[in-house]
Amino acid sequence: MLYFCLMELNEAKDKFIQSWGSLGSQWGINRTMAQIHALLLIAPEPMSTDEVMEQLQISRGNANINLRELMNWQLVRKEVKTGERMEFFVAEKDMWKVFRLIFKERKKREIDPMIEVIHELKSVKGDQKNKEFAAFSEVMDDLEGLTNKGDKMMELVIKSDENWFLNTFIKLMR
Amino acid sequence: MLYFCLMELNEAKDKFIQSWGSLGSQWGINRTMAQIHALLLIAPEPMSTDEVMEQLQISRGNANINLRELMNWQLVRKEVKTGERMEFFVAEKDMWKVFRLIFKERKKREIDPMIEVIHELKSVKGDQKNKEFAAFSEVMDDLEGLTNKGDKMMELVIKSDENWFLNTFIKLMR
DNA sequence: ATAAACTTTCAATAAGTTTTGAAAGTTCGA
DNA sequence: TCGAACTTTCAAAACTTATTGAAAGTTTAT
Repeated sequence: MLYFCLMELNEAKDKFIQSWGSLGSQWGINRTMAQIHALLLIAPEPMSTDEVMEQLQISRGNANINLRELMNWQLVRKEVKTGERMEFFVAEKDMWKVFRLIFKERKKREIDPMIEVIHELKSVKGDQKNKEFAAFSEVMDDLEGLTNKGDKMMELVIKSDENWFLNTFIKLMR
Repeated sequence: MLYFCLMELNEAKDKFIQSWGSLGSQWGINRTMAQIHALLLIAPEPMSTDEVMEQLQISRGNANINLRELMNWQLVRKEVKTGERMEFFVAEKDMWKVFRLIFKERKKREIDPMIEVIHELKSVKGDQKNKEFAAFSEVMDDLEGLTNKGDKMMELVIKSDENWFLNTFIKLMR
């Protein structure tokens, strides 16, 4: 029975890692990066590069690059064990914080460049009687309004603490 | 002077199409699909497949597949001109609606599968005294709570009308 | 100063995704 | 029913992105 339970758990862990990986790649995050993140999220102890390589069957280079990127995103940090020379890695476990960190990176990659482009294109001047120009500038105006508001909302989410944010929204939902 | 303005506008259009394309591909949407969408968004008149092919310098197959996908997303629809056999395409111009339609598709691809996986993995039973299991199930619990709330919020956005949604949020932001 | 232990880099390679275009399919008018 | 006008499909090719692994770099203990 113990054996059965361990199997179940290992299967479940594996399924979580694989799923997190493919979900990640569906939303533009490197599959391996998402898998390492999943692995560390459910690891009860800090893990070394070699353990990560071993568990996910990936090369040293790949492990290294993606661990570094996870540290850039602040989803993972190094931890030093006394008396050990090797470096160990731990994932941020507070899921609301994890969500906010991911959201922040995605905003940086997806929304910020859009705002910049729209801003630049809004400065193009032309004749409103020209059908082409009118259509173009209407789209730009609408987009600017929408992205500015979206941007403010996202900032709000990124900076908010969980309870304030969720409570406010739950109230809205009733 | 007219010439100068036309140049400016065409450059701007082109920049918009290229930018929309690379932004799209950064968030997991096929570059060509995003380019066609941009092209139709700023087109004052419905366009035929051949016009799209010509403007973006893409093949018939590529144009066809991506126009179909845009229609699946309900961002573009066919329009028939009387006396013309050829099909013409028009983009949805209401930007708030466009935003909601894209948001809906992204939720479908990014969040719904995650909810499903978490739900499945939460059913794995084990011994809370087992460190491995405890860590795993804590992550699952946290994720479930967060995704359920996120899911409700996203539904709310998808179904809301612009003014209600924006006004509510603007109030929050003050 | 040296060597062992460990980490980082990067050119080559593999894997995955998009695009092409010719061929097959469909629709419509006569 | 035929053929012209138009649309769709899909296997192969082009392009893009991720991964490998060996070599170079760094740190630490002695």
